[in-house]
Amino acid sequence: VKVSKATAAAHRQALLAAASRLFREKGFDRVGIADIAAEAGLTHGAFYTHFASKEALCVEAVAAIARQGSVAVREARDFDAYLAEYLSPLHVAAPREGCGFAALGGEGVRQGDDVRAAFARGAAEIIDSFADVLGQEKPHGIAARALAIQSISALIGGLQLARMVTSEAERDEILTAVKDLIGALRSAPSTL
Amino acid sequence: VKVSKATAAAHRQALLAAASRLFREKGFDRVGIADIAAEAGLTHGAFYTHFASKEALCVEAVAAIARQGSVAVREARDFDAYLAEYLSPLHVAAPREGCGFAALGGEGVRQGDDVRAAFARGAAEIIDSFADVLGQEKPHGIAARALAIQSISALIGGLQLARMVTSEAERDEILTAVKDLIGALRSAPSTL
DNA sequence: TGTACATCAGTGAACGCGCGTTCACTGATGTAC
DNA sequence: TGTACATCAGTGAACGCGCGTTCACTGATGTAC
Repeated sequence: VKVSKATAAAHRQALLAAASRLFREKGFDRVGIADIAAEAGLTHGAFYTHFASKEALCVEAVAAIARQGSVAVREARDFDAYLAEYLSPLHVAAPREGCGFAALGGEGVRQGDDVRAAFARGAAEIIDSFADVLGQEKPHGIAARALAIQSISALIGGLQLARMVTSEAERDEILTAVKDLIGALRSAPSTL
Repeated sequence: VKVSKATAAAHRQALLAAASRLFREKGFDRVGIADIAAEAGLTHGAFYTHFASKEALCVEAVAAIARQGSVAVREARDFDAYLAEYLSPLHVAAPREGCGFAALGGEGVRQGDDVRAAFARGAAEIIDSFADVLGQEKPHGIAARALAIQSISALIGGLQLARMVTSEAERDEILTAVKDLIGALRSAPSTL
């Protein structure tokens, strides 16, 4: 059943989008080609007309997820709005649509070389994005990169920690503590 | 081939230790019962005389890994020594012996309910340990818990970020930035 | 514009492999006498 | 203390299942005339 080129291109995008969501939700290893194809409204056989292998799909999915993360910081109304969203209970509960580094970073570094490389590129990209945004809102000069790295570390670690605990009280305590940390970081003298 | 009770108990410990190492190195899903048994010097069949299932093993392994993390903070010479070790290139390169939260936290929250619960207990435990140590070295009062959460978040996120990048320069930049962050946190007025 | 045909996206059965788990069997342990 | 036997930790073959990948086939697309 051949379909038009436009439809085929849409299918490819649908597969990539489905993979990007499912991977964040369940991890690379717990998502099968059939799951991804089904979420995209196709059967597993069709997958291989769009991607050479699961590994190839993973590489593209990681790139897409990383880009999404960079766009989220760069296009946020302001950094506070971004922080509030990142450190929200909603984000804790919905990894499927959320930060890919927090959801997949741990296992990402154990994947094949190409996926590892995609994570490396993504990490460099998100650090640059943070540094740009932070350097712009208030000129921190050289410290902008350090500030970016510190913020990203706290955000990723904080989100993961918030996902580990079970009570809402613990979760909110963590989200607040990390929010406070980054707030203090930004307003502190650059000697910090 | 029955063995003495002492030997059997040692085998159980060896299985647990092997699992705890292999899980951190490769993740829960990429380590098979046969791998674990082999690393412990046994065959896969023997596994089931010690553990009811892989899931049961995971629960115990997570508990063991979390305990190891708490012990590491509590028994470090001092907090600076702990930080230096946690944020060392060695730790970046050797997840097998390192922090289980950084290595497995991301996928841990997607495991079965019992494993999730083990992670929740482990998270609470490590927060308590950090708060105790930090509250002791300098009385931060109520802020000790927030300080603990902030430190843990930055450490876990920073370690993961350092594992994602490929160049030593990037890695060292990240380790230094996170070290600086926590240093500043500890010396800052509690209003931070 | 209309028609014939080659192309190729999609389908679903099938293959091979790895993994968690089970089980009949082995033989050393440790207990009962 | 020595002996006979029940116990049970460990072995390795086997089972069932899921998953990545392949492939013969289908039928709509889009091109050549």
